[in-house]
Amino acid sequence: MSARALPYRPHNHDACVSQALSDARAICQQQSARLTPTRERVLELVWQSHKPLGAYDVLAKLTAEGHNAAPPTVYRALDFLQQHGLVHRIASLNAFIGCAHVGEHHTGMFLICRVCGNVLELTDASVSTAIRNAAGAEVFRAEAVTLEVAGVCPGCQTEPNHE
Amino acid sequence: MSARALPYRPHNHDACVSQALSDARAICQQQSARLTPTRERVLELVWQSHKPLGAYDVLAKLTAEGHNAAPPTVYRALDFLQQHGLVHRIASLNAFIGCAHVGEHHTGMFLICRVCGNVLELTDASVSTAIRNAAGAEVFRAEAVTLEVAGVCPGCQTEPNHE
DNA sequence: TGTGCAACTGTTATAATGTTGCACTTTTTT
DNA sequence: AAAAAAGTGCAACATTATAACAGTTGCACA
Ligand SMILES: [Zn+2]
Ligand SMILES: [Zn+2]
Ligand SMILES: [Zn+2]
Ligand SMILES: [Zn+2]
Repeated sequence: MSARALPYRPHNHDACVSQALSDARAICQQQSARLTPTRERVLELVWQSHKPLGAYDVLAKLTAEGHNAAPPTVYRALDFLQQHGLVHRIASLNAFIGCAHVGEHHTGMFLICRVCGNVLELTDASVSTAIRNAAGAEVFRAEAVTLEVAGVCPGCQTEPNHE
Repeated sequence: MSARALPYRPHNHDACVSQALSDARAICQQQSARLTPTRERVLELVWQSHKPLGAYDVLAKLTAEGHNAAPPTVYRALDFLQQHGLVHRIASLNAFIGCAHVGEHHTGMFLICRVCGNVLELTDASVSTAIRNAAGAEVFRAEAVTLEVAGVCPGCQTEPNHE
């Protein structure tokens, strides 16, 4: 898995998308999971940018392109994608974003820019270790970590209205 | 601020509640904020246990005791309490819980037991530091951290149906 | 090649969570 | 006392998510 583009830096985002789709096909093949057309399309829509997309935003895009979709269509696809580690749900935003580390066993940490809306997913061993230790000190068996940091990204610290 | 009881250990929970209320009165006085009867009652309801309470659960309790409340009543009270650091919102549960560290400047870390539903709020310097460093390495200006760990508490690791 | 099962999809309805806007009351300030 | 600010009640509405059930498709296997 090669280095990823930074969300808030100009980059060839089509490369992000096609990489994500090809990763997804590989993962699903390997897990004998069916990446059906609807699921693949939802994944592609979620990857349209590095900004999290709400389930109803996905729904609107599907509807706009003639797909006869209802909320369960979208939520089911998103559930599937989450279960196979292809997208993450950002709890503080009720929105979904493509996973930038598919395949790697990871605990995502999300840096959410409140100005431009872009989200960077990180993996940081010292953060994971510290969390694991803190939970362990309370004899708590940790299973899932939600770690979301809201703030301002490098681009927006200098250019206030970065899009 | 004295040591807190562990949520999942039997304890005199009335002490938790009265401590929370007296802390809240002190904080509000100090900040010239008005802890009105509705706000105080909502805080007390949220503190009824160490399990997070949904806004509509609070609403139902208010209604049950004859208070003529609507959703905005509850959300406004909860907003006020959050702004003054008296309750936290648990994003992964859409629910609210009393803050166990009022007054201390802290970044809460929540250990959420998926069996009994109790939540323990921790503060851990090495976790905060690791998160701050990881964000700093990306030149990201962190403003708010959401850190919620789902898993199984010590009590529920041995007694499966702990209530 | 069919045939049965499991997974997937479409559709309708509904639940759960959260917000807006406005009129009115209470408290604080001047 | 008058004006301003903060708080409350209320109705309507917006957003997010799920339940239930019928129909369809893909796939293993006789
Ligand atoms: Zn990109
Ligand atoms: Zn930004
Ligand atoms: Zn207690
Ligand atoms: Zn427990």
